[in-house]
Amino acid sequence: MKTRILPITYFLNPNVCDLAQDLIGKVIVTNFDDQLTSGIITETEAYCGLTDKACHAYPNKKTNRTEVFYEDGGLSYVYLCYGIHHLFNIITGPKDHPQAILIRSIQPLEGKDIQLQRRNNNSDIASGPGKLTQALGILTKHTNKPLIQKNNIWLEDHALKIPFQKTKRIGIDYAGKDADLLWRYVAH
DNA sequence: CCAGGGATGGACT
DNA sequence: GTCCATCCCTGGT
Repeated sequence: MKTRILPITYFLNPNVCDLAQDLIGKVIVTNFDDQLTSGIITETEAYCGLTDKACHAYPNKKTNRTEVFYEDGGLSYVYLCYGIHHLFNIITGPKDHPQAILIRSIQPLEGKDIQLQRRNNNSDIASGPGKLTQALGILTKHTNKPLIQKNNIWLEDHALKIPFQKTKRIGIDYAGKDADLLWRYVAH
């Protein structure tokens, strides 16, 4: 099987919804302290800062937290949700296009034993945005970093084709009609 | 400094 | 599917 590391330029695609769909079946890899773990991406959500009330950078809002949205795509954006859960996003699009893709679940691939251990032996390893970051060892300190091997988090294309469906995004009822956008992509 | 809030997860029906 | 405890971070003061 042919495997390639996704280059940073992959994330410059200005269409965040297209990119979020293309990421289904791609592989996210982390390597912290020689502990290699990876998983096949099975669920993503797209967020657009210009038009989308659910996005942290809406409406084109610039604060310390959202600064990274205005950089070139290919950076990590990790934030703490409910004071507990570290959620992993990829900033996408060219500079000054505030867009991001939330990775919501993975199917563990490499280092499954390590992932299980990080999840305190909970067998439900990575079916949720907070669970997969725990399984992969991703913390808020890993935010604002280019997604390359040197920084211990990167993405690969394993030439997998996985069918998916489009649904409403989760947990954003406050976003009004934007909560109805079909910007969540879930592998069958 | 501090009030407000949240891109969850687990328990439950 | 619904309910709600959770607790750190954010950003405005």
